Amino acid sequence: MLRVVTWNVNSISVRLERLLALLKRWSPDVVFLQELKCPDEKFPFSPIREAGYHAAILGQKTYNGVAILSKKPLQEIHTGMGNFYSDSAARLIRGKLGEITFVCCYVPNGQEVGSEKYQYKMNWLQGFYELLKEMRSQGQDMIVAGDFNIAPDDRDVHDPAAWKEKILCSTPEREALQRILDLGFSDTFRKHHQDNGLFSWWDYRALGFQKNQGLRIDLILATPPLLKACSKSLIDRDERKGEKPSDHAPVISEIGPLFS
DNA sequence: ATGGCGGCTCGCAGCCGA
Repeated sequence: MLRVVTWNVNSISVRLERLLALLKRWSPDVVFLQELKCPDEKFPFSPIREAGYHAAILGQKTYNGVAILSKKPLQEIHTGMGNFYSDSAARLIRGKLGEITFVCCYVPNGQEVGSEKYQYKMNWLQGFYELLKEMRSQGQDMIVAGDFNIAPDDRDVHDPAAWKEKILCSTPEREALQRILDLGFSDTFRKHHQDNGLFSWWDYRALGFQKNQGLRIDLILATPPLLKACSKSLIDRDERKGEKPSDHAPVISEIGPLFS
């Protein structure tokens, strides 16, 4: 069985103790992290290695930053999108374990529909689509996980009327996500849960978590054989509680047994 | 209708996040 976790930590240095506790609690095989907010030279390799994990990272000072932690060392590690999009922000890292490719993404936020940052988000998503299309054309089995900064549909939004055509919920963003899904990816969480009101992010402000005013924007996508083998998916809501939580909760999916 | 919190910085105010 393969257990994978995606989590936007919102600063790995602030969240290190929580991360180490999460590694113990779930003993995941692969962990996708976003918003490290940490340059490579300050990444906490030692405590993570002591916890039993290798780390492939793409760091950046202050903003962004992604990593894939794994019990077995990742092979064929690549960062960014190559020729498909030239991004100065640290938002994408991938690698392989055996025949499975693992892609960790931190999609741009977009700030406001129609803004320059929104255009950047849409361009970024186009490049991401082209990259995944190329990888799919090679027949690779993949897990693509991370902070997509898109709520797939209105079930993933606490107040769909208030968010209608707003950032993270606009039709062009949702269509861009759908084009990616149409390459042959499925949302592993939705295989097991159909209800609304199940979120992975809650605003720090205005008691967002306490009132369950959130969004589901953190996704674990899988190609068909891995989706078929996905036996469980959940959001670790408890991780959003207590002192100094990230504003995102981890999402966990279990795949397997794979080759039985 | 607004801002609210939290993390960051050549910091003490302003940015970005979602």
